[in-house]
Amino acid sequence: MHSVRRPPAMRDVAHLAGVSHQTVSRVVNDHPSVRSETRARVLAAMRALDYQPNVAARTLATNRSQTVGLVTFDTTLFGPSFMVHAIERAAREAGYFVSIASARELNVPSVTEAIRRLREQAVEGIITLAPVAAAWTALGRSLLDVPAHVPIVGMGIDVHAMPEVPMVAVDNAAGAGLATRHLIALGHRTVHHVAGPPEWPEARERMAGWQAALEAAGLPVPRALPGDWSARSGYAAGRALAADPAVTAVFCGNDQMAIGVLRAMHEAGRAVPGAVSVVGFDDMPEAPYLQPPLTTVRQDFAELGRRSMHLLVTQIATGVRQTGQHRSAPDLVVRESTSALAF
Amino acid sequence: MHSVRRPPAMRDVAHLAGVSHQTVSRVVNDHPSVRSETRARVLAAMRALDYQPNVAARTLATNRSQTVGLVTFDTTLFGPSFMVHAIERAAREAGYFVSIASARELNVPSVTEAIRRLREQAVEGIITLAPVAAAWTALGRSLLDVPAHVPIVGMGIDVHAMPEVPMVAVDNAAGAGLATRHLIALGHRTVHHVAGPPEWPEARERMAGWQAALEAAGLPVPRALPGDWSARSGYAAGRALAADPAVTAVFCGNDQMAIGVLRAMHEAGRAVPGAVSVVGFDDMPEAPYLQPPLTTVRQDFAELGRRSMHLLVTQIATGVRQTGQHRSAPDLVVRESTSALAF
DNA sequence: CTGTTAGCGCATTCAG
DNA sequence: CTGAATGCGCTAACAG
Repeated sequence: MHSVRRPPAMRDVAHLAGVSHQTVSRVVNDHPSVRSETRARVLAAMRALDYQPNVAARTLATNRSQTVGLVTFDTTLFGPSFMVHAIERAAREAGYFVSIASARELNVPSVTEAIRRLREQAVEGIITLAPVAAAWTALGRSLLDVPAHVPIVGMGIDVHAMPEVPMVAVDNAAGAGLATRHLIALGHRTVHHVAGPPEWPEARERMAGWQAALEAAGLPVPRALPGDWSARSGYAAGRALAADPAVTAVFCGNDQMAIGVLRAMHEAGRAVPGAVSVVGFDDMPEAPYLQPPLTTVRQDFAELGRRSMHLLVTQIATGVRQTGQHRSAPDLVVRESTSALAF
Repeated sequence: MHSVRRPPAMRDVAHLAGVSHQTVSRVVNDHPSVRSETRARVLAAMRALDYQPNVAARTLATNRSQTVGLVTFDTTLFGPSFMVHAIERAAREAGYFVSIASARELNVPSVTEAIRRLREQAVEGIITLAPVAAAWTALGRSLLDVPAHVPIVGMGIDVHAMPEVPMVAVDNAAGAGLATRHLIALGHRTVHHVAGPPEWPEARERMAGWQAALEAAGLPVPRALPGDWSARSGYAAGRALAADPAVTAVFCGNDQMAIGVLRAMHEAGRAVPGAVSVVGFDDMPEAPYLQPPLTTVRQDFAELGRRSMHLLVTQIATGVRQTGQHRSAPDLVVRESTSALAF
């Protein structure tokens, strides 16, 4: 009976190459001071043994985990799911692993728990997609407990609630302004709004941008209808809107809710864009193929993911906490769900 | 100048509680043989110091990382993004962290690289959402390199290519059969199909189920149109289908492609379901709000995520490699995009 | 340029 | 029921 098959360790490589395990370590870490002939021998031994470094041991010795944590809430939403993808890509390119912790619910204990899990894993930094102001309070508290500052980036967070945390997001207010002014320019006397949940800063910012654009144009500001980002909630709001003949233009907080509004209008016999114009937000890949193709505000999720990762890596490398907002400019994509007001 | 703030280690807790670090370890790991009074003292000390165990050290000592790896490809697709979420939930409940590694592309080197990254992290098991047969060959090779069998679960993999890997998936062929027979029962003389990429086993299984149902009914099997899961590709296929007046029923490989088909039909003036019936696959949350509300095959993604995690945990715990297919039964959800053939 | 010596924080023997 | 010793695999000083 021969020895148990155990993954080869550094010492095995060293033995085979006839050097000390330290030299192997140097080769692994690209330390300059290794004779190239020695290096070649070590590399050959590594290949021969199919050596794989043990991250746990390295983490223990260096106190660096090479891992960043991602706090998510609902990755089934179009935006967040796209971000997860973009962040993973960016992390890999920067040499980091990504570990996910999703918050069960949108409240303080859930987010605190998610952060605790991540910290327990000794992540070097945290990117969060958790959207709630209350959650940010929890995050803030958690951070205060941490001896060294944990590098962190918040995507779509409430900057007022957490000014000390750098944030990356699309300029929601500007995007909402784009959409609203587009509708106003088309001759609509006012624009109605189906909003996302008020707990989400994105939702509040879009609402604020919509309202500001209306006020700037001297137009009345109707009550916004509440939604939860889902097509279902958009449909419910759309039914209410469709019942009011005065409604001719609707700006939706996201594309999914716009889908619901489109459906409700269709059922009520109100043609889009003939009788009412509809604008969404996000520009999901399906938007051009809806009925009618949806005019919407595009945000570049991949770019946002890359920027937040870059910001995080910078903080990790320099050890200095960044702050401030990093906003990317949205574009209005005009398709067929909007048209001039017909008298 | 006082000492550097370093996270409290087990020894600090031990010191404060007046016990050995060993006793602290026992308390942390719920070892039974600790006097409850001692345990209380230790717990108090842990709380006082806000002690957090160091996973790296534990991993090093136990050779268990408490982490499962997730190989993904495109998490922006509805199905995969939902799975990621379900898997994370299930993993947390089972006491595991989840680390993501996405394959850059659908080929052997990319998947091998993703697996290498995961193994380097010493994950205790791997769940993969990577769909390609070729990728599975790579995975198979990687596995052969591993001294001990790495517990693994493939979601939606090609069972023929990798019979030794347990797989979890919806019964795609059955779902396609449901859809196709529904259309046949409605009087359609044949059913056309917009297929997903042939590299995806799901796509092939759905195509096979569609074909089998047609053949069983003694109906002609038209050439399937190629798609890539996107609404854009569905639209392209839909234009071709709309140009052929003989087409009265279309089964799409997923809902997103169905959206494109719906649009193409509308543009061509072919009413759905008046002139042509359309069925999707997945039942995405927006399906009920499309124009018209989409008849589709529902799969329970959350359930699939839970099952695969359960299977993985079982393998990790027992150390025995499972095999075989674990299929969940899909449901047909009939909405308004299908109707009886009108002569 | 290379080897030696110490830990990193924890769990796992084995003694008491 | 509790403590002391040992090592997990690696990096970081320090020597040579």
